[in-house]
Amino acid sequence: MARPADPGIRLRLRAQAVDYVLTHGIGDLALRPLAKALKTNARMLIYHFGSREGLMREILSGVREREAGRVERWMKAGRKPRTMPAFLRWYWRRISAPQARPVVRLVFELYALALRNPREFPGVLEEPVAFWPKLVQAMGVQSPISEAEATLLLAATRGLLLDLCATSDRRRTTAGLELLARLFEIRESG
Amino acid sequence: MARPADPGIRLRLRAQAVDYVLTHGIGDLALRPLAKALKTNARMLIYHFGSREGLMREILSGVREREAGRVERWMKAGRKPRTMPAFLRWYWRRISAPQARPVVRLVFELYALALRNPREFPGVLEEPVAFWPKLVQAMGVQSPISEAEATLLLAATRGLLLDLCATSDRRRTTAGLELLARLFEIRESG
DNA sequence: GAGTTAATGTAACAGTCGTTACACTTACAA
DNA sequence: TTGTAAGTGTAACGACTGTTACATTAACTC
Repeated sequence: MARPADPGIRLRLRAQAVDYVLTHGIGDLALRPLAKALKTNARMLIYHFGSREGLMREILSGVREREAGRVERWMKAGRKPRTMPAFLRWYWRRISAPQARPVVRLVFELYALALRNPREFPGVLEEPVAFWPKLVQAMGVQSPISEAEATLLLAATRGLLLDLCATSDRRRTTAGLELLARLFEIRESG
Repeated sequence: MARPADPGIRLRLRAQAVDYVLTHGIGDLALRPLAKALKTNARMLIYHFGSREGLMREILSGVREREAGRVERWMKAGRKPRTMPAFLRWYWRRISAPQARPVVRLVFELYALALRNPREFPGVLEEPVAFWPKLVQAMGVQSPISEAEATLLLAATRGLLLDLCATSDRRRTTAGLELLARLFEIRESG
């Protein structure tokens, strides 16, 4: 045998490709412009990822890993919220930050693509629905969450994020989330 | 002069094109497949709409007109809700119906496209934010709506619609909306 | 009927797409 | 040093894209 394979090349290309789609979008991703930005050529992308479809899969899992790491860092640093309203404010403060905007925009693009072609983007539509109860539980929020609660909270935050991406109005969207948090406070106190 | 122009041809093509994108999506719309479905050819689409961009504009306004008509028909038929929770349930029952699913899916696709290319889809991002307060007022809902309320209600219903498109679970998403309606009832009564 | 313009159809243009054939260099094991 | 496989680059393939040149038919006014 000679010259062992170097998995680092693929990983480096994948990370750069994730960066690329975060700013350029993934819907009309083409090999040649991407390759040019990565200082290589379409031939190499095919070589390392097998096909455009394989590249898309790798990018998707790259985004997933990166976001999982982000949430993990959130949970390690700082004190965790103990009530549902506190959790809502805790989550919103982080996900609505300008740094998270590119990935939020990308996720909405993935939703649209997955709605038209679910098989090409497996898990994109189902994961968020399963993610919320898990996150709330992992955070150690006291009161258990009902199915309707989880659905509404996911919907409200997702809708507010769409509004935020569309209008860049963090003040107004944050006021919307604050109202939601207070509605839950009123219910728990009353 | 000879042979006056027939605007009906363009209108008929536009209506058929709207039907087409409702089922096939608009993100990767190409002239030739569309033309084939419309029993014509790409040459004619360019002739009647000037360019692909002009065709897209016409399709967009066609969708807008159709949806405006749909809402108008909703308002004419049946009694209007007078309270905010009643309005939420009134609106959700209609917009979550299977008949509305294609246009809801298309709108989410348009959101994603507009997030990447706002100038190509003018109004798509801004209109919904302005639409809700107007609709609530036109319905004659008694209590005036605050900015935070409008933002949260738009976000929640939009988020629930995204969930509905993604999972096709009308029972769970309707339970989410029911919870939202009750939260507003509790606040108004307390 | 003559003249004029709308509407249509075919075929091609230049450009981009994903993918591949072929030649080539690089880096390691023996 | 030689053999072998990994990695790279160029150029091309066929298919598709929006658009257009050219020819033709259809429908109207005079």
